[in-house]
Amino acid sequence: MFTYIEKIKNAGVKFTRPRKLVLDVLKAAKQPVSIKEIHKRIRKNADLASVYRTIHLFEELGIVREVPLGEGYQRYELIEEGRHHHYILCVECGKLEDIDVCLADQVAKMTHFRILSHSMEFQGVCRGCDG
Amino acid sequence: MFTYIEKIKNAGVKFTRPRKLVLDVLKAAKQPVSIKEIHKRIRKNADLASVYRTIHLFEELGIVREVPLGEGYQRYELIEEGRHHHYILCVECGKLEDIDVCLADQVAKMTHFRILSHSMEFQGVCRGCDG
DNA sequence: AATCAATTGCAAATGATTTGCATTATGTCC
DNA sequence: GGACATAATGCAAATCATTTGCAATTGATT
Repeated sequence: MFTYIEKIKNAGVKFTRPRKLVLDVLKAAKQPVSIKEIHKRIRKNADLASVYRTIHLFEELGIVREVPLGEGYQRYELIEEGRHHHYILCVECGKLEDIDVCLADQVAKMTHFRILSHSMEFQGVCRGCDG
Repeated sequence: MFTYIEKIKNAGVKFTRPRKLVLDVLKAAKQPVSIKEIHKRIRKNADLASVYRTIHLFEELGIVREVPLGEGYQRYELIEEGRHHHYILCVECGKLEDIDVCLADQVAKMTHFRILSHSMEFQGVCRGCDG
């Protein structure tokens, strides 16, 4: 469809240095990342406030989704075409595993809501840590 | 099984005034409530810090569960025997509707995790607000 | 290269939640 | 029922994530 950069430019906003840096970190990340992690990886090249502002912009543009894992802060990941999934977090070792099922369509039918967003995350102990 | 009060006393902790007040508010609530709401309802009879401490105790005792609805703060509700459900929040009017489906068992089988907790909440626009 | 609004960096503000500590109140024992 | 020991409270200050105001900067356009 459109690349992330195209989506940014089509939205009529500038493709600035901080925005490029945040996008690069998101692309390189293999897991949803926190604001703090993003900021750490781009050090002095972008302010923490700009990371927050950029992530919120990306959310509005449909580039990024929030992944709440009950850690006291949010994580974010790029939205990939045709790849909708959720996570389970091992509270012992921090491992994140993908879950490829989702109830969103079913819930939309049941409730007659127009669903804007949803979270569906699990916390537990993985087989390796559970002894 | 056990009443909430029995669970508290069996845990070897005191059943204090703030704890009774918080429990009463939770029992009276028809929806998951925020810490701020709980505190507002018991006014000068318990400190905000005690409400936080009490809710965390109740979580540990399995009396209360956290309901994250993406509002920037948490809500909490009493855990009722045999009544496990989730919510969809209308972002227009604030209406909360119950959802009586859950993927926890299926996810446990798929991932071989021992699931400790999970959240599965939806945000959208209800039929009434969607025009 | 000049222009100008959008965006940034910085520092201060906000809001939820947590914590230290002196004081108070609960459950227990007599 | 009263005294005791300790858990729990209230209060105020600290912490942590996130937001915001504003002057200075920069990207896109000409």
